[in-house]
Amino acid sequence: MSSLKDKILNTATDLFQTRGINSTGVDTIVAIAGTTKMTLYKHFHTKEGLIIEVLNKSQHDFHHWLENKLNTNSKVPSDKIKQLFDFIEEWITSPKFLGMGFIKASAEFPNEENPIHQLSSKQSREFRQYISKLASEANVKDADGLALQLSLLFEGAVQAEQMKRGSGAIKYAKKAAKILIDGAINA
Amino acid sequence: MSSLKDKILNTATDLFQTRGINSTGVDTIVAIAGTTKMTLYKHFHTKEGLIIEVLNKSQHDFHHWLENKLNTNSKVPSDKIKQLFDFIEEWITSPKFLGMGFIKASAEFPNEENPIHQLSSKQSREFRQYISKLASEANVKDADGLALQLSLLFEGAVQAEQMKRGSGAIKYAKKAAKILIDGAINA
DNA sequence: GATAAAAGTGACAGGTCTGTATATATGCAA
DNA sequence: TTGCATATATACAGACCTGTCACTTTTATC
Repeated sequence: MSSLKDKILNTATDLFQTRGINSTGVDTIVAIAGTTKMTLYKHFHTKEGLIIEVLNKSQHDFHHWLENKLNTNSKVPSDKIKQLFDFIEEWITSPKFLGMGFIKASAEFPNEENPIHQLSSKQSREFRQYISKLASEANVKDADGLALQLSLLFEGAVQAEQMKRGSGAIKYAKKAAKILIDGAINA
Repeated sequence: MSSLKDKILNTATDLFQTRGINSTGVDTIVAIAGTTKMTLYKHFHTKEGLIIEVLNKSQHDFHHWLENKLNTNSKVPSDKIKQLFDFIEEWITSPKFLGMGFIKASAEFPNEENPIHQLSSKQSREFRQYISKLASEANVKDADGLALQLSLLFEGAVQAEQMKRGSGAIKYAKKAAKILIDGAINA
């Protein structure tokens, strides 16, 4: 397993989040990762390929972290969706939080035909479907509807936190989520 | 009044939204606006200056449109906040809708010290304060709290629509907003 | 120690970017 | 007609970008 590939991937993830994707050149990435362009292009054929791997890894890491949290803390299905925003809050308020990859990427590549935009869109959809699965396991009638609403709160809160660190938006997103979830479960 | 300045402004607004800000060069802007770089740099000292004027104009236009809609359709203060998402839906589903300037700009310039990021952040805050004013006029107790929640739904819905045109997210944002507003008014 | 794979070096091609310089043309007012 | 502001065309400087080249050095395995 090449540790340099991971180094490049982690460095790129960090720089894309803190400086923007288009504003980060491959020269900067390899300089900070402590390697060279030759090595970068050996592991990732193009910059676009690197971006896509960064997005996939970020989303995978987040999803894995969240699912692990939910599975170890919630035994009853309906608890999972109720605790969802507790863990999202933990994630957003963590000092390591730098934003949501697919939200920023879709803004930097607004054209719907762009592969990076399409991947962002897919990741957003898949996360919504995951929430929907939690909702239906909790016997929510309109699981897709609730999942969509919760994902709006989620993406809105992430957006708010990307704009101003420590915004506290997630606290209110949590309250709103509770109202919507309670309403949907008792429907 | 220079019509060329407006032409440049409108062209840049459109291109920034459809192609991204960093991905749009000034050469492209002047070519499509039908003028030259000399003229662009006479009206806007730098590209950053142009971006800032574009953001200001977009936000002003949106705010003016919304306020006009609210003032002509709602007589009772509590109607205004209840109708807010009706007009937001009208705006988002309009064929002319290309996204929210400050949301995309903050993603392209993630550094909080960047002037463009700061302007985006300010516009987001001002819009939230406007919603808060509507809420307090409707005698909502925690007007700021409700305004924050509604702005999360709003930004989430815009984000969803930017990712996939015709997502229908605004329909569910509207339903969620109604629940939150009704709950807050009867508190 | 020999051999092969992985990584490094430094230069470069070809393009785009912002911003400027110089010189010319156009419309309008007195 | 003269004078002046505005806009034009065209070229350019200097920086940065992605991606590639030939060649050298390190590292790991047998």
